[in-house]
Amino acid sequence: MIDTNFSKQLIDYIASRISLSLEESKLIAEAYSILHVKKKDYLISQDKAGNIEAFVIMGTFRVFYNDSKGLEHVLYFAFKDWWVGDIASFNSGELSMLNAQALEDSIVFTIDPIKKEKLLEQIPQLEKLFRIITQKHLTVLQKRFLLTVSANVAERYHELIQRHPGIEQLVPQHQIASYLGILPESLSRMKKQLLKD
Amino acid sequence: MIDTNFSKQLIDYIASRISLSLEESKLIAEAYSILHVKKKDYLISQDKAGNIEAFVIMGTFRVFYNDSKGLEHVLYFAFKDWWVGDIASFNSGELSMLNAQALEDSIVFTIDPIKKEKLLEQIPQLEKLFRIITQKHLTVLQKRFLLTVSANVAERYHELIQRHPGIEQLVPQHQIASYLGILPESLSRMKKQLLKD
DNA sequence: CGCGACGTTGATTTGCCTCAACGATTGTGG
DNA sequence: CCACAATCGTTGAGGCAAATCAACGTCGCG
Repeated sequence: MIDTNFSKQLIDYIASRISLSLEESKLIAEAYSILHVKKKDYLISQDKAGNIEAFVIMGTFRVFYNDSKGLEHVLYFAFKDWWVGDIASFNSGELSMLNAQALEDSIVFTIDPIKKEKLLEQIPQLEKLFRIITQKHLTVLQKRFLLTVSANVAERYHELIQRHPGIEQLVPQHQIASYLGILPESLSRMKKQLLKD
Repeated sequence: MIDTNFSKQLIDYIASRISLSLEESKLIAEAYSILHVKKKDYLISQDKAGNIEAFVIMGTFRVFYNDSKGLEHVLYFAFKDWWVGDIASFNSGELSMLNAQALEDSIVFTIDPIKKEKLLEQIPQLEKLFRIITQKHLTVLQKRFLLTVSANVAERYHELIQRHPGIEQLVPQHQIASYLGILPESLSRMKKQLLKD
């Protein structure tokens, strides 16, 4: 089912990056499926196959990894006009390493690997677009990694809230702690300490 | 200058992933330049513009970030048939965040952003190849990040030497410590402890 | 040969974890 | 709609892994 109002947002996103004919816009709108995800529901689940790639129309997701000790590690938060997916399993067909859970009622466009492959054959221009999008994702993750290994928790905390003003109103503090790589208790103590200065 | 013996290795790498005509192989060989990098010399330097992307024909590199406190953090080691570059600055024209230093006398093929752009226009098939290569790099970095935040140092150490047997003969121990995110003293102590068990 | 790079060991400090308890807020089923 | 449970954030005490600071032996290279 295609919702033309919502699909317009995805088409606009793509059309602002490459030029699209009307026919191509139609192919894109048909390849993607709209999906409503309720708060706390999962868009992607770890250790499951059959993964999808999603474009966020509305809402917020936390994308996280559940390690062998049962601890959760937030890889990133995804907002409007971001892509959500486990790049590894989407392209390999293997089980997902990641979970993506809605932090509020959300709407996304999803596509599976087969449909995406077909779409890329129909519109070769998309190869370039998705190459550039993937490069951007790699750039962002590289910066996140280097900041994680080189900066202390307070510096990483300030970088996050500066890059995403208002995130503390949207995301529970213990999930921000998980993004920063510390326990909720530690973040609580750190914020208390920051107030003293 | 094109060295046909060395360029064969790059062409073989590409031809094993997409089908190439003779004409296309020639275009690729002409777009890349061969470069000999002596041990300890830099292929890429932090805070410099004019970056390149390189394909390693022979040798080894360490790719690292120098933080504001002067500490070095190894992002990855690059071996034969790997790509080396700072994805962020190569595509944006900004200053490099990374250094790439040869750990032994090495040979690479390099390309600058302008020549790569032109090559991609001449051989649109390469768009798909580089999209897939970038996806692979993103997958590797995502796994590295998640392992770094979820596993302890001993586990990360074992993962590294299992994935790269013999790396300890090639890479000084303090650089392995840097890759693992600890100081050389800590790695020395950890290895001593491992021998006791 | 001599110096610098590398690795090791020791003593001490530090930042975050662990375990535990508790109040406030949110959400839910009867 | 209320009562109770679950979730969330805070605070405290104690522990631990790695950092820090320092000293020293070895090796390889210029």
